[in-house]
Amino acid sequence: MAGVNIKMLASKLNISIATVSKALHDSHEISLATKQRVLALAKELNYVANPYASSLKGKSSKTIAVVIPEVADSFFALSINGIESIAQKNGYHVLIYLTHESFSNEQAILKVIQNGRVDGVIMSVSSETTHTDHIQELQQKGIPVVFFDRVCEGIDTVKITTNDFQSGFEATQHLIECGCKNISFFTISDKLAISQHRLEGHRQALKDHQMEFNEKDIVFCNNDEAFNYEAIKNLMKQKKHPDGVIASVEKLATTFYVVCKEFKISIPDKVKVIGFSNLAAAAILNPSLTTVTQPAFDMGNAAASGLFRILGEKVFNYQEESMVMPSALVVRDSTSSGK
Amino acid sequence: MAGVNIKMLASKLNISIATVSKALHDSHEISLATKQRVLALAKELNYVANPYASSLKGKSSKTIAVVIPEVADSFFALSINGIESIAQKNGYHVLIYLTHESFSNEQAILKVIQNGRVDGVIMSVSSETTHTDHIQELQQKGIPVVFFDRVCEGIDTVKITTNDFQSGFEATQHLIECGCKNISFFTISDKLAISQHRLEGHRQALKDHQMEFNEKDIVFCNNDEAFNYEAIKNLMKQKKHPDGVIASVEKLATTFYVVCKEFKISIPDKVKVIGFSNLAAAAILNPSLTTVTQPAFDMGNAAASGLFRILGEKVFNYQEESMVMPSALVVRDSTSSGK
DNA sequence: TTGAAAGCGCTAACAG
DNA sequence: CTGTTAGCGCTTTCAA
Repeated sequence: MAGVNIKMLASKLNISIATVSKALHDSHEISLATKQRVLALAKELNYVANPYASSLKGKSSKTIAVVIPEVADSFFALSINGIESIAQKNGYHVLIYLTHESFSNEQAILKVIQNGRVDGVIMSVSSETTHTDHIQELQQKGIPVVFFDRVCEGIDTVKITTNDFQSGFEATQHLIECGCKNISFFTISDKLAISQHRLEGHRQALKDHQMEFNEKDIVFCNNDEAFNYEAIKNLMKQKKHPDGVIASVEKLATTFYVVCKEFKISIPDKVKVIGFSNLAAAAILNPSLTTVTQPAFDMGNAAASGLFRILGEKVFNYQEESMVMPSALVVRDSTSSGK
Repeated sequence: MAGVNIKMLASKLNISIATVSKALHDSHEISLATKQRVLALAKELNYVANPYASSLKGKSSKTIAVVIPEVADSFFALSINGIESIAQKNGYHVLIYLTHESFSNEQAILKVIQNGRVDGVIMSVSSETTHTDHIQELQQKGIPVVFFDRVCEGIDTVKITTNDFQSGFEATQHLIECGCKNISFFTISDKLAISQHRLEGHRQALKDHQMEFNEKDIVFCNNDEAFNYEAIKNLMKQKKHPDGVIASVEKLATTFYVVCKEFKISIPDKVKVIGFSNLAAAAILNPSLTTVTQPAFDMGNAAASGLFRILGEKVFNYQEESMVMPSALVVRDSTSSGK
């Protein structure tokens, strides 16, 4: 039932297992006749090599790990598509691990993939991640780690990012040009480089337009839907609520819409909003949502390509592979001025 | 650098590798003192067992495969969350494979996970899957396969489904009650059991209301966005376009909205629409989308639970685990009558 | 309570 | 061209 192996092929053909192994790998030192006999039987018996036995010897698991905060998020889902397409092309298998934005989960995951389970790791860190010993430990064990989107700047490796500062800048500038005087910035972390950069872009735009930045205009959200809902509700129930909002994380835009709907606050009349989002449905929201859209698929693709290039080298060379892929501001009705 | 192993621990402690192995597994036949010494050194050196070596001996890979058509779809993304939470709880690792709705991809994937790579498989078949030899082959090799959502009815195993017939029925009935006379049904397959059941429910509802069913009212879509867009466009550009639409697949509702927006066909005035969807954004679409919402997370959870129960048995017993989890019709503005 | 040794399935060096 | 053999890291009898 389970397990037709090399030994079985060998005994059925009355040849040695070494010959079978070589035949299966199309070695030059095996006669054509033997190869054909082996291949024929292998096909007949539906032989598939036990990957873990090969891995034990060969040192390559043909497996990578993708460690991300969440999969029910269109950015990460699309990234996975990008990663998978490259992995597939290279004959690699993809293990998925979700941190759910928890640092201790992230630590536990990296720990458990340390010894041989994977050849490399592609990750986007959790919003709680501030120190990086767990990541460096992995690197020290010879397992390359590549970052995409949420990178750790202090770590020397390939980093695929998008132009977060610029995106935050443009989003804010766009709102200002639409007449917003009082802009709120929704974020999930003050630790994440990506969040910081978006916020810095935001502040720079304010500054360039001689507008004041106030710490109170930052709304910190987290992984708890109910908490976020309350926070946004508290913000919007004020008489003098903001007239512009930047949701620097996809799901926060959705929550914001829900709150506005509930309070009957009209978008874009009373408040304009821009979401950082890859939602296909952004265009058909009520009203359609102006977005900063990241090249999610391409970023996943680039991260995987970077990883495989590293895996192909004897000595890892990280520097050159890093890249910044531009996001696009797509203007829709949620920031339209007229009406 | 790479690879602190049992041998290393043993030599540093001047004991045998057998003792180390037993100590690490907290065997009763090892003294407390020795256990502590081993554990201490293991922790110090950050020892993690090579999973593939264990797997080679033990026969368990502690890994399952999830084989699905697509990940950038909120139903599947949420299902993965449900699967992952159970896998995590059982100390299992999750390999993700995407078929992209292609049968040959599906075959190739099942082939490559045949020999020891995984202990079990959770899958939702591609829209092209009509015969099932590849799946049965896996079962014959002793690898249990559990289905969720898109099941193969002919195969004896655990199947987690939702009440597709009922959902199709209720969706149609709701449209009829809203006054629709001419209802179009969007699907991606006439082979998939799930699609058939939804369609059968649709037909039954029509029949119950003495309405005629016409083959022309079925719109076949596929995995090609552009194709679907054209098909829906052709449908809606007719003078006498349908006044009701059931999108039996999530993404088709989005496409439908786009087409209506382009043609300035008002929803729900000129046409009402129901989507089979788990999109969080359904409530804030323009107009908000009436949906049939599946219990995606719970279905993934149930499928994984079923698989682990099977893995815990000596002799597999499929029958009892199958279950049908109800979907919910959530009425929103896209089918509102008044206005 | 500890250790020696066989072996999981495969690969690769070396011999024939 | 084919076969013998050692060994990857681990678990598990069986002996000591």
